[in-house]
Amino acid sequence: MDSSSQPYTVASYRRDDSVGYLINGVRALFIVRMDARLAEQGITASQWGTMMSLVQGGARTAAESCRQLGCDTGAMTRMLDRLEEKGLVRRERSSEDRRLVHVLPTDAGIAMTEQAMPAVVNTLNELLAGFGPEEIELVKNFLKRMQANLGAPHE
Amino acid sequence: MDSSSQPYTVASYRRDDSVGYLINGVRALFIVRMDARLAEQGITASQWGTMMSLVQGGARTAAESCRQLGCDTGAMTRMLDRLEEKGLVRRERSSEDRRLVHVLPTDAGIAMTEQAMPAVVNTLNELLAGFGPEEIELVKNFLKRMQANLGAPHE
DNA sequence: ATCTAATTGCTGCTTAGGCAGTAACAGACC
DNA sequence: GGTCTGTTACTGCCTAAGCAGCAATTAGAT
Repeated sequence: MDSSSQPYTVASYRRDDSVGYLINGVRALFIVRMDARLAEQGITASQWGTMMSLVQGGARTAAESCRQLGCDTGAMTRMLDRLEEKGLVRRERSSEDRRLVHVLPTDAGIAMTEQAMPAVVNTLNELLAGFGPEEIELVKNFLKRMQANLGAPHE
Repeated sequence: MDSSSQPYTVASYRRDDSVGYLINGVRALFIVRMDARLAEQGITASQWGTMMSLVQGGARTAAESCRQLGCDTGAMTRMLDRLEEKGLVRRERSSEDRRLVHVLPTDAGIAMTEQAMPAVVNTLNELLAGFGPEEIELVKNFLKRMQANLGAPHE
């Protein structure tokens, strides 16, 4: 409650010193680099993320992918439209629960995610060039704590 | 070059262990929280960022804001359209160099950025709850190193 | 059995960014 | 002067995410 005990104050705020500004900047550069590397596979970083929710994340429906990625169901509908049009994904109405649409990666989709792995791994290694193993663990720890801080929707 | 000395490898990659995935997630949550807090002022986090490039960043033209924010000039044109329509910004064709459009925050724009400061500062403090001063410095150091790693367009 | 509440996927509407192409303009250079 | 190059702002066209509203469907309460 006491603002003087908080890291940031209205009086002392400088944009270039803001962790939010820095995170936003790093994320933007990272996406640009990912997109450039993934262009060879004909997909974007966002599309690859959705494919990963199916292949590694174990999502079987659109809603499950949404929950994993923290995105809107409307956005997911359109994302699946694009992936389906590229032949990377197949939709199949569930017979048990007819509200559900099962989303299945096609053979081409699975092959693509495998081929795209080096692009992703190389971008991550580029991001963390010069970081020691213990520093990387610290980075992950920090980011997970931030995620937890923002996780629960307040009041 | 030796992939075994790199933090990430194709064989060992797990999405939930990826720093890229974590950064993306934290950034998404942060933007959601910022947008929610800034809604009271009638603006979005992205719009506030653009205003800050003018007020604190010292940008005097659209192109300068672009360079600061690392965004496209096309995106900036449309962003300024929205800010202008809200009366937060004023455009003025330069008389010295007629290619330029000077972008000036209006009185309302300046007042709004001031009033929005607590929302921004509170979101940052929420993000960094539980972080000590030395940890925050470490976070900034890490993020700046990542930014430098991705900064120069490779090859 | 019926009414209600929740879930799911979808569709407009808006904000937002990237890319390519264009017109106007400035500066350098011959 | 004229040409060439780079910059600036702007415009379509694309991907992308959020929100609200919708219909279909399911599950729970009474």
